Amino acid sequence: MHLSLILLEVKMAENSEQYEDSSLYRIRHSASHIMAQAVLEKFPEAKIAIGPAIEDGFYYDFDLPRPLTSEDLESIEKRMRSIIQSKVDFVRKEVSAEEAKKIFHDQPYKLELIAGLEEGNVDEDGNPVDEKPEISIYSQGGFVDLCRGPHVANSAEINPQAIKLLSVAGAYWRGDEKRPMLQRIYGTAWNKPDELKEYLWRIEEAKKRDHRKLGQELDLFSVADEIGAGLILWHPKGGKIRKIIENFWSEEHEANGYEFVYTPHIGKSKLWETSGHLGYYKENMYSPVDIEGQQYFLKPMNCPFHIHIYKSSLRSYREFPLRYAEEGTVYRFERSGVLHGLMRVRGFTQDDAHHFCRPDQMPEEIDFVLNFSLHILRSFGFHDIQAYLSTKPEKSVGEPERWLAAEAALEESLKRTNITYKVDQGGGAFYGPKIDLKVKDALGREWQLTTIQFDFTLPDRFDLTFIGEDGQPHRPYMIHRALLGSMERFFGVLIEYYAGAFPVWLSPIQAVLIPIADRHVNYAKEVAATLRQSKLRVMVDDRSERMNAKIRDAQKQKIPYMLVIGDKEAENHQVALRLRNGENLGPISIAAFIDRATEDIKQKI
RNA sequence: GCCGACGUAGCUCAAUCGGCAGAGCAACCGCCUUGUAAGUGGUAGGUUAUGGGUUCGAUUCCCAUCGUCGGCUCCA
Repeated sequence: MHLSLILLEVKMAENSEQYEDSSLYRIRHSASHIMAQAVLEKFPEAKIAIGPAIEDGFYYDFDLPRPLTSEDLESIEKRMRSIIQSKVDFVRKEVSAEEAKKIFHDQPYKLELIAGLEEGNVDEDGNPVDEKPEISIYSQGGFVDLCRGPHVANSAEINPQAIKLLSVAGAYWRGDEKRPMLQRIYGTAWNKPDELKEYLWRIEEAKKRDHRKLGQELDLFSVADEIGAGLILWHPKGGKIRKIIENFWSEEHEANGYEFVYTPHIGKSKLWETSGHLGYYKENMYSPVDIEGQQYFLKPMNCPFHIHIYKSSLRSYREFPLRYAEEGTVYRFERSGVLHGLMRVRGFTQDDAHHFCRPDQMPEEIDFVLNFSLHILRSFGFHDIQAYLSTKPEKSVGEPERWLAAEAALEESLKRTNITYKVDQGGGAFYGPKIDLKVKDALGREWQLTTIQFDFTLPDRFDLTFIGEDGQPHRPYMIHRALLGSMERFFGVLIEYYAGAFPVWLSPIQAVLIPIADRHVNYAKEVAATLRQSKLRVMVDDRSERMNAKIRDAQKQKIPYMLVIGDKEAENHQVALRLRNGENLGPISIAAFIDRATEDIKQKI
């Protein structure tokens, strides 16, 4: 709920209205129809569902007599090319509901869509619409589909060498897990073969950056079957990075008016009843443990504990704003199929904070937390940051005017902060609107990190008060915020963002000393000791290996500095500096290297 | 949880039709003493995820469980 587990967002930002008008959209949508034609030729008994263009491609859902194999995909793709090359026309025709039902009499999913169109509340993709739409069909090469379009006029507009089928996956009809599971074929289509190639390269590049792969290669973390799914083991190198992040985090928080609190991992059932978790969040909580006849629950969130710290004494407006921060470890039940490396886990540590203040202080407090968040994110090298303002959802608590005021406060703060933002209408939590911050990486992928959320319910539920200037009790305002999100997820994002080549200040090993021959090892150890005195994290590769092998290994470990040491360096009290980008900077004095490294660390590059 | 694919040495992967479980890298022990991305020889490493079943015989076929991957759903 409040600091809800943050999503892995890999969607590229786009303007969907422009996209739907583009020729690329028509190409993809038409490719989807051609795919459906090919599938129906192969499986005449297939039932077709829906097949829209999506970002970077298209899909189509089918109800098929048997599971598809990769060989099927190849043959379907081949057939698609030949259909495209036969230059079929796409013909649009408006039909009555009666006619449509006749055409699709043996296609139950289409009939359901037609019924929806007739009632006028959903379109042919099953999305809700206001107006009663016209029913149109598109046909090409003997294949007819219920479709709003638009499409290409002729398949000649599609380059057969710029399409590719990617994968087959299960998908529920209408996205409803109670309805039949269909087979979805994903494909991609582009204007030119080069663009397809570029897209496939991007997929490959993303695979190389996969934090699960790098986590193993760089020995950062693991999960063990014997321990349990979604439970992370931080190895020494990953732990080192986490420690550096936490130290930085603590210093920055301390310098910005936060106070640190520590709270237990379990709490009585009554606490979770009061907070509303047992009412609203139970399916994400683990079974209780019985302690002397009392039920205790593992915490899925930290807020009730922070609130009790607030309640531990009478609060005055003079204390405000109160900022409680904690790296709080929480446990949430996640269904087995959704677990994903560090991004979606069952136990994780949130860099959580709760702010309490007077209503009139709220605008300033939001400004503060926004600016603070941006400052921290930028410190980690994230500069392409996009904000999302999520407003009142249909199901919500709190008076509408409070919502409007809170939304306005958030929006004004975004404007004052001068950050570009998008509005996610109805995307807020049920208890209050929120601002999310997402960062974009080199591949154009967006990752959600920070979430800043208003809360209308907990201060009421726990009956929080403060004594105002008037000597009367008042209800404080409260915001939840997770800045990095969770340590696990943040680490995963860091790994993918930097492809494992962390900035020097975060690198678990900053420099490796590479003695060329055994006779240089002693000097290398002396240099290492000197560097350690300057707080640099270094190791000596004293294996009886060739220099080339040591360099190769250091490269693969993405260590920022390689310091090669041979006769010349030992003689001149130098090191030969090589960077992980392959640049060989030649011999420099130890002092010069320390200067360079400490400056890089200071600049956080 | 659902659909599909998958699980063999620390890692990456072989193993014909059901017939002695193998390689490279890493590790360990040597030799080489190296100048900017892999020097070389040897040794060791396995209850083939787990538990059942079929079979003279199972890494291989079947069932269940656990886990991983791609999606869906979920992430009030």
